Amino acid sequence: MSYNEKQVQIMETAEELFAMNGFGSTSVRQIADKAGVNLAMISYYFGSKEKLIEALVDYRMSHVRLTLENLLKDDSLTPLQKMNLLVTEYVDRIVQRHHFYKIMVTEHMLDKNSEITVKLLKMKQRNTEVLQQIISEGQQKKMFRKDVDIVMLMSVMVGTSNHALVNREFYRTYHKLEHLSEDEFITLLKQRVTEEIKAIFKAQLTYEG
Amino acid sequence: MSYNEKQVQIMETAEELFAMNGFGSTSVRQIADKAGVNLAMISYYFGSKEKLIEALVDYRMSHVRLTLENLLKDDSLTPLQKMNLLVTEYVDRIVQRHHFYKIMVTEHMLDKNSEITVKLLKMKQRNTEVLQQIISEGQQKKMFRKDVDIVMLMSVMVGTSNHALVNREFYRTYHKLEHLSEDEFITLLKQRVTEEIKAIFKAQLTYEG
DNA sequence: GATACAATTAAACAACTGTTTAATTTTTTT
DNA sequence: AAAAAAATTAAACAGTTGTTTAATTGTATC
Repeated sequence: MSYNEKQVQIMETAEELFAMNGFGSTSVRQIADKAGVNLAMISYYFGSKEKLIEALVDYRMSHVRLTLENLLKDDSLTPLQKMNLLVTEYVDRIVQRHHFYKIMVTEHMLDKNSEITVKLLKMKQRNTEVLQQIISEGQQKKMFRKDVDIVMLMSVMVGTSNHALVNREFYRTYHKLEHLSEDEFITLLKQRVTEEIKAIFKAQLTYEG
Repeated sequence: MSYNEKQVQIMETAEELFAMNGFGSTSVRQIADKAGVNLAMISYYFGSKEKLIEALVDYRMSHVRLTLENLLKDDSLTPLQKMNLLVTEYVDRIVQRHHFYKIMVTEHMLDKNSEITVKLLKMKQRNTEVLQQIISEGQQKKMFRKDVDIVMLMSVMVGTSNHALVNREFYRTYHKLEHLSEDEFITLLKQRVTEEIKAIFKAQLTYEG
């Protein structure tokens, strides 16, 4: 599916509002007003509010797919280097698309069996397969341990980075980093989160190092 | 503040619905119906929907405060033992009160400067102080490293355990644990998450071991 | 048993909800 | 330039929203 300029504008405005106020607390009129389009255009283009968020999910997920899978087929990299690359890419991505990932986290927590839950599950399965592949390679090359809980490692990576991002203002205050610009601070935080997860992965995957 | 039976019933029903459908997508009529009380009773007791969720937060937070702080003053425990105890207590708590912690996670992510954000910040500050105290003790006794990022460690613990809980069905399917009862499975998951975080803490805090 | 206060109710309130309609304008195709 | 298709609009739709009202019932206090 490809979207024209106005459709993208609506989706990105909705993304921001959903992330800031929650899906249920955001009205289509708010979206229309902020996006500067007529109210009826949302139904015209997307059909409904529910289908709008589904379109947003498709729109954001379509760009993700190819990035990693090709990068990780690189034969010149060791399994651990691939894991490190994966962590860097993931943290970069959720920082860059923090609005979108906020929405994903909230939707993930709701019990309803929506279209979005299905799309999320598919993405998780793809990501797990990539991870599985790297780890299997590391195990074959006797570099990684045999008893690795992949899903748990994903919880560490996804959970830690999400929380660190949501908790960023607390981090900033606690470490007295107010003198940094927003960009400088985010760069620093990103780096520290990445290093933290890499360290955990190394300790858990390899025979200590 | 103390609440009568009916007030508690309303708060706990609201808690379940907020966690399952989100705050914005839950109507006061749904809450009244499910709780078996008249619609007007919610305004009568709490004033508004917003104040209802604030009351819920107070209600749930009031029970938490004392548990840890006393346990951790125990002189017969080493700093590492205290950290392990803290992890166990935390994971236990969010599993037992998973509805409530779902709500906290979602509220934490919203940009609005609500009463709840303030309450959450205060709780975080108290928790950080407790953690700070244990770690300082470990550093004085030369058992813990000097360069420890407390806030990052909290992100690891909070983020990982939240995500593991939300992701539990994926974990169950991936590890083919469908034959376990819900209780058995949750007990297993809880144990694994606890062990995972303990291992990370040990590796990051001590001089390897 | 009267008085005062708390609890409960159904009904009403105005504002807002997502979505549709039907008319009009703009753009594209022929 | 005519015809067809797409985009845009203001207005209306019926249903839901959170909250309040005013009347009634229940329960203590004197």
